Amino acid sequence: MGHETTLKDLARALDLSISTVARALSDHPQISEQTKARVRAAASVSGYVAHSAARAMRRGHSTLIGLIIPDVENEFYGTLAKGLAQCCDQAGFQMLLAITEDDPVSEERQVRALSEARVAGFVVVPSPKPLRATFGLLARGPCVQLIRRLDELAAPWFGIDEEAALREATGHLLGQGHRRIAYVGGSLDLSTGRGRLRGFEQAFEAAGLSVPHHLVRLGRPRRDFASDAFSSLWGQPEQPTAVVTGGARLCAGVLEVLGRMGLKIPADISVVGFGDAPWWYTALTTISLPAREIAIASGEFLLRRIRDGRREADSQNTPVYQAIHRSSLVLRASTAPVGT
Amino acid sequence: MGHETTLKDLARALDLSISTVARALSDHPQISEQTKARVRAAASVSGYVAHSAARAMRRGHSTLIGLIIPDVENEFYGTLAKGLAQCCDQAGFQMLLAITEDDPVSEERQVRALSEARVAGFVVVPSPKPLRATFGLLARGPCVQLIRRLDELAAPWFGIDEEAALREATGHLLGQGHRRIAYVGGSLDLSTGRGRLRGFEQAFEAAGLSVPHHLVRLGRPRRDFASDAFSSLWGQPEQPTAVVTGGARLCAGVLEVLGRMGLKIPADISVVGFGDAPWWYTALTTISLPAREIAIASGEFLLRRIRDGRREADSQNTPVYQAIHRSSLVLRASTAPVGT
DNA sequence: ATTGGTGCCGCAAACGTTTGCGGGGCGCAA
DNA sequence: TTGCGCCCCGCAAACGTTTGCGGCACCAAT
Repeated sequence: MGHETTLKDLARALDLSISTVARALSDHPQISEQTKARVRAAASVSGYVAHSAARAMRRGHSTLIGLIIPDVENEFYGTLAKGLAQCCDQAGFQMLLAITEDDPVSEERQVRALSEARVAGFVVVPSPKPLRATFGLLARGPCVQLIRRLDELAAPWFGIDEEAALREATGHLLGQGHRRIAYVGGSLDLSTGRGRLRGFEQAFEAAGLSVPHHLVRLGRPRRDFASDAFSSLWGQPEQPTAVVTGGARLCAGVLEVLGRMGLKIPADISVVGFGDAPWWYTALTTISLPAREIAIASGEFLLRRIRDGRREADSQNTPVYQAIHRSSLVLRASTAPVGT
Repeated sequence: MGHETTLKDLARALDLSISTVARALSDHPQISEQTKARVRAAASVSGYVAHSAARAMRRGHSTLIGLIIPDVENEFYGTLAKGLAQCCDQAGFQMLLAITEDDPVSEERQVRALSEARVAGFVVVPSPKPLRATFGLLARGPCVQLIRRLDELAAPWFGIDEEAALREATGHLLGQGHRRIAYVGGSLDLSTGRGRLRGFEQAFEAAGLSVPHHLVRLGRPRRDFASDAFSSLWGQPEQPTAVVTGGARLCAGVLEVLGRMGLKIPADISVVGFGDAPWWYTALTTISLPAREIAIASGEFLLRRIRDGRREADSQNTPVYQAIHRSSLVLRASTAPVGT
């Protein structure tokens, strides 16, 4: 007791060499079946558990993947984390999770910790403005960025066609005759916020209409911002007949204030939501995001690149890869033709 | 390039010994300030990053914590994971995340992987029936179990007073004059399911009423089960006037089918929800769970125990600790006196 | 001039694996 | 008896740290 069984212990007990025990446990062909059986039995009864750090040190690479996300309470990132975790598990990797809360300092600290753990690769949803050092750290291993795209980060990107997503949502409302359409979205310091606003605008442009910029509110993707933003929109002389949301928490904030104000959906106002929280108001027309698909695709991509990187030398001169996934607009009862 | 900088490299470049470089970087008192400055400068320009696996190997312990949960898409576990991650980060630990989906085989495999990584401790929300081997693995390090309590697992438990939670919710409805109160809850193979049902029963007993067992439906904690269960309850001759839910996903399922059936809350039926998904129907009376508090409390407990364990020998003969957190019933508009 | 003390640093072992290389033992043919 | 080949297995180095111990140089006190 008080001592973890090692190969040395097994070797001594079986009167074999350490190397033979090691090879037996890894099913090496040059070890007799009889010996393998003896070793396996001894390992089992002694409760031997391999020491992956020692193995990683000797082999020169670990089986760790670092996932860096802003928040895991958020349903969307939760789905991302789950998909990645399952990819990792399936491939024999383990997942180190870092939550940044979009704080660049915390981000740098945790990315450094992951680097020290010598992760085999990074999956990162970067903060809006990472510290300079963070980029250097992330460049130490294969890396993919998800959802948000940073030009400074020369890493493959897996994300959503944000423009199309909002173009479709807004177009749907325009098709129902809405003109005074409000947009409550995220600020422009993220690629997602920029893309979504652009999509909102494109829908009007495509219809030959001018964009109602006075009905646009951009800010931090928090519930309270969205509540306040919608309140101010509703207080305007020309009240919107519909509202499009550009983020899950923003959508929650809008729905909350709608409830507080006693407005009926869609009688008083049509609403297009964002994301797929499983307990959304089940009648909500929403922009559905392929979170799991992105997780799987990026995870498999990264794992493949890790395996390739082990064999060939760095073929990092390949053009930066990007995979654009499509969202889909789920039509339900929260949107209706204007004036009905 | 193509080579990670090590202490040896730094030592060679600075014409110092490896030990001096190591001590300089860890701010050892017996190294001159001048040398420290030189070393730090060289480390910085060369992009030196310590190798935590090597350190862990030499020191005999890692800075890894293993978190084992059924699912991270679930809001509640997401909050748990976030709280733990922040605890870890703050204490200089990293968090390895394993998702079991309540599959004992997957659970065993991943717990084994965490053991191989020599995590300094485990935080586990165990599956209903873990494999025998899993217990042995978990016993290799300090371990705390969350929410669900397994008697076979001799580990401190941090959870919720489930009985009180449902007693309070049910009592609230009884106080409003409801008698035909339905309960849609989880099956009895988990301590949570057992406690919640017991609490439901206790409320009736305390009121001197008989428990309406014909209005109780227990099953897997999934949305579709809850939807089906409530449908069948509603089809009974004596329709319930209120329903209590015993799980977040079950609550979502009930709300969903209520919406589909066009029932008005609370006019047609009163509803008590479970959990605090931030986008709950904002008028929902619900059992609010202290997820973050549990995460913080258990995380700090585990980290303290890890630090203690480093110094003293195993004082594992202490009685099994348990911390019971209290939920709170948040009264909103989804419950109303019967017949109003 | 010999001690004693102090400040700074190097040597080397150890942590638990993996793996290239080499070698002993045995069977079989010449 | 020698030569050859094959099957198993052991030796030892290496991965990158940390740390106990010892040593050198210098200064002050005896």
